[in-house]
Amino acid sequence: MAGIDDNVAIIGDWVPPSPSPRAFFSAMIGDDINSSTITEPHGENRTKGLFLGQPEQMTTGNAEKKDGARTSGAQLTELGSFSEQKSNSRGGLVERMAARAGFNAPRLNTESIRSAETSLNPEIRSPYLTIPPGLSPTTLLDSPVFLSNLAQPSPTTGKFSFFPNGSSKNSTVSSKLPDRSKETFFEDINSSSFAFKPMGESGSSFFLGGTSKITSATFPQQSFPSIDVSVHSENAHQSHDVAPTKVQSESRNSLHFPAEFFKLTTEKDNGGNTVADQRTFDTVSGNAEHSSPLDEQQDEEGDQRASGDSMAAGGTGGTPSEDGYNWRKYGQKQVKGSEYPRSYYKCTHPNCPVKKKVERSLEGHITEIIYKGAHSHPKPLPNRRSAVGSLDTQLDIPEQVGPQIGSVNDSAWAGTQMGNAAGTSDWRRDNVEVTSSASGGPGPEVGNPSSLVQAQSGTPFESADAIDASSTFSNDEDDDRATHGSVGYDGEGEESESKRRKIETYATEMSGATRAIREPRVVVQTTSEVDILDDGYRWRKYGQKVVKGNPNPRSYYKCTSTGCTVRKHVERASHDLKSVITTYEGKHNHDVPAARNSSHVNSGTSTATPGQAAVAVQTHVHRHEPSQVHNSMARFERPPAFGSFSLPGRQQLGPSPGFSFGMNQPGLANLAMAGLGQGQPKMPVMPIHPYMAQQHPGNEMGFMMPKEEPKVEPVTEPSLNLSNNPTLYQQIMSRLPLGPQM
DNA sequence: AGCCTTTGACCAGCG
DNA sequence: TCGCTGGTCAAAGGC
Repeated sequence: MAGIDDNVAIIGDWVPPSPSPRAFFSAMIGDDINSSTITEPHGENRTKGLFLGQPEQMTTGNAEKKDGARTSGAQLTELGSFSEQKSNSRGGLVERMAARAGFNAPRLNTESIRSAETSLNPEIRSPYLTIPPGLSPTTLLDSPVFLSNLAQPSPTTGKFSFFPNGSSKNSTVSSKLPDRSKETFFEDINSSSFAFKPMGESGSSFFLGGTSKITSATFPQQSFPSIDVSVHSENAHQSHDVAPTKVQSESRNSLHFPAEFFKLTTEKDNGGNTVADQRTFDTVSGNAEHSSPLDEQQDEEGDQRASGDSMAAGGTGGTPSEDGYNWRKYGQKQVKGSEYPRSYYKCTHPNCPVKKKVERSLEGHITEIIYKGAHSHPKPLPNRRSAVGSLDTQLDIPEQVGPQIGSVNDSAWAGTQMGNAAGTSDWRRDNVEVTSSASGGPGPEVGNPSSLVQAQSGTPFESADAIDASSTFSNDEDDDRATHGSVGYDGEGEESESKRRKIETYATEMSGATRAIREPRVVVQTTSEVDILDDGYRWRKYGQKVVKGNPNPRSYYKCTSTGCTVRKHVERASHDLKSVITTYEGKHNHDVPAARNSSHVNSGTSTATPGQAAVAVQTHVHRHEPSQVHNSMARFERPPAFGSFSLPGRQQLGPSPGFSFGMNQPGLANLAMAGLGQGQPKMPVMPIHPYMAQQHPGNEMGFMMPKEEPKVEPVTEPSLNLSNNPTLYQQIMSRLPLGPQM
C-alpha cells in the first residue's frame, strides 16, 4: 500500500486472519453492521471459531481500515483491548513492527486459534449460524471472503470462486447442489470467465499489511453483482530485495468485501467452522494457494488431521505444513523480545529460496510467522510419492503447472501466491514480467489448464511436481518447453529471448522438474584419499546412514547453493577403504563458490593435494566463466563444444568457457587430464555403467552419462582414470545427454 | 534410504 | 575490538 514501505514486514501476532465477513462487507459497502441479516454474537462464544469468536475485534479492524474517520474511540479501544490480549507476553517486536507498518498491529490471540480447533465440534457451533445441509467445507474454502482468499485471491489459486449469475446471494443454491456438484461447483465457476486486473487498475484494492499488497482481480458480474473485488500485488511489480513478510492479522483491518460476499460466505461458513480454522492456518502460514477446491479439500483434510497452528508453522515430522509446502527446520533460537523460541525453516524444494521464521508458544501455538522470499515452485502435491505417475497426478498437472507459472512469475500473483499469504513483496521483482493472457490472468488454476499465462522469470522456474507427472507421459524437451513455455529472464533484453529462455531455464527446469523421474545419477569412485567432498562446491550434510552392505556410513549431502538440486552421498567402499564412492544426483545450475579454495586457484596444482588440485583447477575455470559445470546441463543448445576444450590459460586445466562435451566425441581421453596436475599420483577411478558404455560406445573415457535416470551402481573401471573430483564431476555432468532426455 | 529435527556452535552485522 | 544478537551450520540421531 502506498506509503508503506514494501519492505516493512507486516507484523502482527498470529491472529485469526479471518476477518469478520460481516465486518468486511460492512466496511466495504458501508452497511450498518447491525443491519446484517446475520447476527454475530459478541464475544460470547469463542468456540464458534474464528469467524464468530471475536466479532468485535474484527469489526474494529474493519472500521479502522475502511474509514479512518469512522475509527471511533470505542473501536480503538476495542482494538487496544484486543491487542492487550497478547501484549503482556509479546510486546516489543509486534509493536515495533506495527509502528513501522504505520498502524496498530492487532495481536495474535492464540487462544482464539485454539478455540477454532474446537469449533470443529459441531456441537459447539454458533447457534446463529447454520450449515446448509450437504454444504461441503471444500466449497466453503473457496469463499472469497476467507482471508486466505483475500490473502491470495488469485483465481489461479482457486481462491476466487464465483457463483454463476443469480446464485451468488443465495446460499441455497449451493446447499441444493448434489454433493458432487458442489464439489465441482467452484471448479466450474473457475472455468468461467474471469477478469483479472493487473495491478494498477484499481478496484477495490486492499492490503494485508505493509509488505503485501494484494492484487486485484475483478470478479465478473456474473459472480457477484456489483462486486468487484480487487486484489493488488504491487509488490510483485515494485519488488525489492527479498523482503520478509509477516503474515498476520492486520489484514483483517484492511480487507473489505461486498455484502454479497459476506452473506454468501457467512452462509457457507455455517457449514464449516472447520473452514474458518483452516483459513486461519492457511493465512498464517502463507497458504492461500490451494489450486482448486479439490486441493483445498485435501488440505482441509490435512488440517483437520492436524491440530491447527502447529501445522501451520510448517510443523514437525516432515509433513507438509498447512501452507502446503515442505519445510526443513534448520535452526531455532530464543530471540530477544520474544517470549517464545523462534524456529527457522527453509522450503525444502531445491530451487526455492523461501524461508520462514516461526515463533510459537510453549503450547505449540504459533504466535508469529515471517516469510521471506517466494516459492519458486508449485505447492507439492500431497502424497506425491504415490501420486507421481499416477493418472490422478497427471490429471492434476494443469492445475499444478498453471498456478506455478502464475505464482512464480506472474507478478500479479507474486505477492499473494508465494505461499505467503500476506504476500511477499520482493518476489522476483527484477525479473518478473508477466504477460497475462487476455482472458486475464486467473491462470490455469482457475480451472482452465489451457489458460495462457506467460510469465518470464529471472529465477529458474521449476515446477517439479507438475513436471514430474507430466514427464511421465510426454517427452522431455517438448514437454518441458510446453510446460514452461516462456519462462526466462526478462531483465536481459529481448533478443533471442525464447532461445535464451530455453537455454537458461533448461537446467533448472530439468533438474527439479524431472528429478523425480529421471534425474541423472552419476556414481564416481575414487581411490583418492581426498574424497570427492572436496569438489569445490559447498555441500551441506543432511544425514548419515549405514547402508546395507557397507559398514561404512554413507553421508548425504546437498549442494548448499540456492537453487541447486544436486545431491550426493559419499561412502567408503566396503572392500577398499581408500575408495570413495560418491554418487551424484541431480544437475545443477550454478558456479563453484568463488570464495572457497580461492587460494588454491592461485597456487595452482603444484601445492595441492590431488584432491585440492582438482578443486583449484575447477575454481579457476569457474572464474573464467560462471555457470560452468552446474550449468553445463543447461547449455544443451550449444553446439557440441568438445573442441572448445582447451587450455586457453596458463593454468586452466579444466574446461574453458563454453566447455562442453559432445557425445561420442573422440579425444576425450585428454579430458582425464583436465583437472589433473602433472604428476598427480593418484587418480580417481571412474566407474562406468554398462548401460552408458553400451549406449555410447564412442565414449572412450567411459563416462557415465546417465540417461533416463539409470540407477547406476558403482562399477569400478580401472581403465578410466580421471583427474580428481570437481573436474571429473563437471566433466561427467557436462557430458550428460543434454536436451531431450533431460 | 532418505529426509527430518534437535541443538550447540559458529558467523556476520551492528552499536 | 568487543559484546550482543539474529541467523545459519552441521553433527548426531530419529522418523
